[in-house]
Amino acid sequence: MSTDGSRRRDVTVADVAKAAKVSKAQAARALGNYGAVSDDVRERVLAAAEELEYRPNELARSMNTGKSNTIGVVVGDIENPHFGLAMRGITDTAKKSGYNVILINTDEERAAEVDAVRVLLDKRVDGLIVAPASSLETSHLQQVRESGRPLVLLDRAATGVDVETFAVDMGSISYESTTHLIEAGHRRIAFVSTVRTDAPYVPGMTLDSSQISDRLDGVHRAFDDADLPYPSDLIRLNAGDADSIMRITRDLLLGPDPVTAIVASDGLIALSVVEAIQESGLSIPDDVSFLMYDDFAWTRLTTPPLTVIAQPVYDMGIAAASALIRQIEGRKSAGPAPELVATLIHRGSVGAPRDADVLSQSGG
Amino acid sequence: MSTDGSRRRDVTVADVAKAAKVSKAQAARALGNYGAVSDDVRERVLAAAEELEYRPNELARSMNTGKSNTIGVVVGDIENPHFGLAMRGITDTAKKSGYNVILINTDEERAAEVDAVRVLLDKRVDGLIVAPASSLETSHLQQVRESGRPLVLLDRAATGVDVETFAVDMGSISYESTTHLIEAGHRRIAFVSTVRTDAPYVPGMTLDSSQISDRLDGVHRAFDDADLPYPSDLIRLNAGDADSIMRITRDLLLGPDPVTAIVASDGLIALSVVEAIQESGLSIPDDVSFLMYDDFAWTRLTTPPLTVIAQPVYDMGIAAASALIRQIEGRKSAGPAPELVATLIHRGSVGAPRDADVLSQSGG
DNA sequence: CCTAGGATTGAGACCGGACTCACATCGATT
DNA sequence: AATCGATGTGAGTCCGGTCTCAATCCTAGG
Repeated sequence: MSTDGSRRRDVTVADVAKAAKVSKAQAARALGNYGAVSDDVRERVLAAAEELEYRPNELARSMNTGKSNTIGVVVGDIENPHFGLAMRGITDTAKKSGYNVILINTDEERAAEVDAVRVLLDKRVDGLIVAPASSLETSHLQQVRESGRPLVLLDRAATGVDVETFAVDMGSISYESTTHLIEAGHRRIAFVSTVRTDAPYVPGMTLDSSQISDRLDGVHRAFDDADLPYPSDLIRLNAGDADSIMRITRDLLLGPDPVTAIVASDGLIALSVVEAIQESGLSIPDDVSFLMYDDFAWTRLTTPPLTVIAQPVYDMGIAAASALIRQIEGRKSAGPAPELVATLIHRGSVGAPRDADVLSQSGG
Repeated sequence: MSTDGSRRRDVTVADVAKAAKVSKAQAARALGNYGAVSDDVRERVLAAAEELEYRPNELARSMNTGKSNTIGVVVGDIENPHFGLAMRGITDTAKKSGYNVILINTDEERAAEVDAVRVLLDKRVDGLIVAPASSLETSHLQQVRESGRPLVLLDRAATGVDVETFAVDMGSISYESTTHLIEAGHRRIAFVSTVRTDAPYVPGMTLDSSQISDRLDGVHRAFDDADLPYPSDLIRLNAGDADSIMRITRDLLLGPDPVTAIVASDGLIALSVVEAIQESGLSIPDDVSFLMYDDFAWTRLTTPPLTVIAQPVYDMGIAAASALIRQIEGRKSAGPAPELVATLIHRGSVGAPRDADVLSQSGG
């Protein structure tokens, strides 16, 4: 019953000081736990603070310490469990060190990201973790660097931005998993990703996403090393919403020269691809093999369970947050960055292609 | 090359004023777009600001406007897509109105929640959205009210805290879905939830979670209305991690008097329950029927697809954020709160129980 | 030509803490 | 008893904006 609808004026150090009959400076020292304060004064001040339910104004504090104890996180889509999990890693780590997290979602729009970064800098966050929507257009990230505030990249690299980056080595895991498919007998292997491009895909083209670039490089190398032609016509980018992904999938499966394996670039794509496969009445892995990035729990529940590329997403979040906080606090790196390695987890969704001709055509 | 490792001092209005050869007050007016400023001055100030790359310090601004344009969100587990999606609703809505979001994860720990709320108030957020870990211990939420800052509850109610609450009516959807199971012939229906209790469950006991209370009430009512005994021994609370859930599931399935249907209280529980059912070599719905809360995309991919209770989680986030922002801006409620109704989506995981004796035993 | 009243303008207070500096106070030292 | 360094203490400045207030500048009406 101590409230009166209207927002009551906050209790300040000055109020506490008056109540404790000491100067504002002394009260501030006792409350802020700095400087020299006699036991007598400290007691009186703390008692008064308790009595008045004093709570420091962190805004004011940040203002002249220059520290907000807040870090900004910019991701494309928090709804995607990939980022949800990374976010857990970040918030868990931040909390341990006494930092809070401001989250901004960009919907993978570069404009929104530019805006997000500016807003966070304006709010004087102590540092930033960004999962850049584009690995190429990075001027806004360079501005962060120039502002002098620590920046760390998550999940994806950015060219021309020389900061610690926490992402798994997509090239090698992509090579490994593609090789796995090739060894199983697959030649027509499709790769479906939502990454946006202006022109249709051609091998070696520059992509907005370092992640996808690296993955495609891995695919290409795997085919090269197996002395097989790289089926670049099966790289399907610009897969947008669920409908578009299902359309692409049907196209891959039911065309004149159907694919025998599909790789989904993330969990969201995987959902629609698998749904389209099931709707087409095809079975995994008998009619088509399937492989996806990210090991979500539900991938164990389908029939068959899905072969996935597990990424240490939670650890990635932890590593990024730890590094950022280390930078903020001006500490040197204790050791080499933790290795973030993806693993191919064999479950039941990859098998031999139905059509064994493919094998004999290009020999071993 | 305009950077020098060390954090350069920020450009302030005073700097801009000097460059534009006007007073600080005039520069501030031109930049802040308030008060009266001649075109000449405005132009010079804006040019100088541009030149110096001036960026306002939002901290300082918040300090004397008393507005931080930031709302605090406290949830139990951002990793859970349920909250991930709600979070999207919140951030999308906040962004539209020019607000940012500080996210704190509590791991469903009340202590962490109390702390989170205090930290956010200290940071002078304009308002709070909380998904309370406990519906009973709510003193910290009452303190928010007393601080005069707007508060809105998400997903769960809290007793004794008179604020707008955005959650679906669990009682009726639970009644509806239980009735569905009963009509399909089920009598031994289990309910698995992670909600923590000190004592074993007995009908009518007070639970920490209003959500679960309401759901159990719904189950109870459904059995009562069907003139059947309420199998309260099958209400399994305190299901903790994945292992514990699987243990509970096996216990329900393989005991002397096995259940014929299991209801999973959320998506995380569902994953472990389904996994345990599959590992036990039982089939859904032939051996056991399955029903779960939350309609995640993957529930369509299992064999059979799962019957679920869809909750408008994204809309819930939107509604909560809209209401909070409305309160912050002191506007009256435009109309009644949007209805947040859950829907039972029939897919393939609910069928008739194998053992038809149950039906004849209790007639109908 | 003079003046009332609105538009402009600058000085300075203020938000709520942190921190500097000058001035006690006090026990220990010689 | 005089001196010195180590606390304690309070007045006041500063952080970077917003905002009040009084002074000044214009311009139209008389």
